Amino acid sequence: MTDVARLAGVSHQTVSRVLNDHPNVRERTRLRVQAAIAELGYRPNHAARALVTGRSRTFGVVAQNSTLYGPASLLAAFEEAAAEARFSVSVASVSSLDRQSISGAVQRHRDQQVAGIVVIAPVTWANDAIDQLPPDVPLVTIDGDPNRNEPLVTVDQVAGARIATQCLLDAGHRTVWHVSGPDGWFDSAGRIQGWRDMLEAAGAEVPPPLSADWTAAAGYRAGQMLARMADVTAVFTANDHLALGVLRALHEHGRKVPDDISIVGFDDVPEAGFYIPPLTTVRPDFAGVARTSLQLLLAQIEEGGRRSERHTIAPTLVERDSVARAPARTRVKRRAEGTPAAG
Amino acid sequence: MTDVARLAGVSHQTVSRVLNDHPNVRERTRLRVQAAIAELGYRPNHAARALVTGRSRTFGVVAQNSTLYGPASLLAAFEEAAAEARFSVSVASVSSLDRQSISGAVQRHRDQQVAGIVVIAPVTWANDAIDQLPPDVPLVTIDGDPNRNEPLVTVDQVAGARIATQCLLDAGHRTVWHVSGPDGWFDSAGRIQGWRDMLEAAGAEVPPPLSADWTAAAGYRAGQMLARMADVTAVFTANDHLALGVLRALHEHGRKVPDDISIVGFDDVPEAGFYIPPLTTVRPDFAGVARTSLQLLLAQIEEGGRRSERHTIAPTLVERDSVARAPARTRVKRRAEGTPAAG
DNA sequence: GGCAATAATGAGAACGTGCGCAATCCCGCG
DNA sequence: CGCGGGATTGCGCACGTTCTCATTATTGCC
Repeated sequence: MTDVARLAGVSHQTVSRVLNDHPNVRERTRLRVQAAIAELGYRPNHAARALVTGRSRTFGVVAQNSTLYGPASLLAAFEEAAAEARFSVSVASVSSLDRQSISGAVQRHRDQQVAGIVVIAPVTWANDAIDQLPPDVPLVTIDGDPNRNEPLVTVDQVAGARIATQCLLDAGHRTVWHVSGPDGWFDSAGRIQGWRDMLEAAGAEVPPPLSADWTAAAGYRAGQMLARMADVTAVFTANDHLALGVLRALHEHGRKVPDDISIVGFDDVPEAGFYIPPLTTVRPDFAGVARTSLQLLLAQIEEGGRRSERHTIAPTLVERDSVARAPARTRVKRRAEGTPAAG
Repeated sequence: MTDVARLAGVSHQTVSRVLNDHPNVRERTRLRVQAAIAELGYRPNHAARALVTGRSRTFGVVAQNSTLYGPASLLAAFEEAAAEARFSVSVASVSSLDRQSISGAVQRHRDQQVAGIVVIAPVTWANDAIDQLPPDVPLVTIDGDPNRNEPLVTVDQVAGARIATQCLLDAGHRTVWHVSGPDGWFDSAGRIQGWRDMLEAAGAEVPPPLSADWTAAAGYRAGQMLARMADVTAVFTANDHLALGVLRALHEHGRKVPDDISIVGFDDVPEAGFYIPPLTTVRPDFAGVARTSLQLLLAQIEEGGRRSERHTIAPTLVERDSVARAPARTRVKRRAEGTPAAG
């Protein structure tokens, strides 16, 4: 920086001002400095900057080390949004989302003087870890507890489950079964709630949810049960991979999808359109979640305080071929929330 | 640090020595210092350290911003390996792998004083970008050009394609068709080469490869062609999602898998076992690639020079239900490389 | 017990930047 | 022409470490 200053015939302080877009720099001076910067190929030293300001231009992300589609997409989307705001992203993955792991990862990020932290914490047992986080660093929780009073951005699980369920009810199905995600995940809970709400609102019977995890294997096991139950005509699974497992189980049992049983998934993984049959599913807006999270972080940085806002991002339904009219013998007449049932 | 020094009754310099495991510190002193550190909850400032040493304890990863299974798994695996060595990982994703994007991302990482850079650059047009990279920072290329003289770690694409092809030939198929990845990807090229090698070694006809990208949609299109060609009995697809698309196309055309046509994929995505039918596929060792990359980086840091080593990590075949004996009318007797053909 | 060698410690200067404050410059107005 | 005030610029310090070099404590050996 000293070299640049010398070449431009100014002090290092003026160079610093040019770099930080300070208002009080004469246009002529600014140009001279910028020319010197370009000529010398000067690049500011982030470490020095972080040292003196106590804050770097980096966001830390804490996520469970998994290649689950949701978290991976979220991470990629957030990285993209951050890059646009000229922030970089540092990742600290944790093997499990318990208190110790999370606070350890957060601690590591604070040691790096990050400008803010994103915790992708979709499980209940991450709650008390987040409670204990020091309040002096901007923080956003993604897919965390929707009832907490912390800055939170989340896919609207409930709304997603509602539109999925409604789509099936609208097709004339008497009720909708549900293969749920693992216990303790807010995603699971929200999707169960939306599904149950919708069923109750429509006056439909609420069958017991089949509890699974997020894997196709669990979906397969659930599917083997569903296939044996003659009165099942519609299933909403908590994600697409579960749906894939269910599809295979039904296939093996000779139950046709969608002729005998209709299915709706959640996530819209890129391959969902090529399952057999192509899967109707709910598409969360990961990019929207990422953008909102970033803005919330930026706002906290600017204001210096933590913002207890909750943002839920609405997902959309992607209709493909895995939903059909209910078989005639089970069909019911229904109208759901203003949407007249077809046929 | 000064506080710690005062509390322990030593100079700040001694505290620094304790932190860096310098040999010349008396045991008694070390314990006193450590006690002081614990009592004060002191944590070293990474920015200051980076400033004076010119190097941080962070690795930078450059990857294309995608949720492709391969890159995402690689990233997760590398992050895990790095965390174990107490390094953190910073991600700079690029929208496309052209020269400008890559060198920009690398530049950003260098600005952050990273200890080393990992470039996940599976395409030919990334080559000259990597050529131009400054040699003063440890670098490893993952899935880059296998013919370049740079530190490189890669999944052994050729070997993977060979075992996939061999598996099909061993089942008695006269030849094996191939749905390839996009042009310009080393993954595609390596898989084509392994497939062709194996076919030629076995004296089988080499049909023209069907060129696609990595999506299920492209696989579906390829599958529609394959389904129409009566003499196709075995297909090796460049990844699992392509295989999924092919499976659906074949299903729609009434071609049974594996009875009429056998299929082998590549990647072993978690759901592959639940495709219809469960997919036989090649599983790359992402964790192995990540570990090797990390070691290569660490070695370069230690030695201070760049190491031009190439490491290829062997994948394994995961046999499931998508491969069957060739239909009798097309079957050939064959023995491939010492493996007696069954039946 | 004394001397040399070695181990252990300390003092002070960097590293490259931003901040507060003082100094200077420029402009317009009376 | 002089003066006030805002715009611009410069000076020196501080951030928290590690590095080099000098100094002091300890040990082994005769």
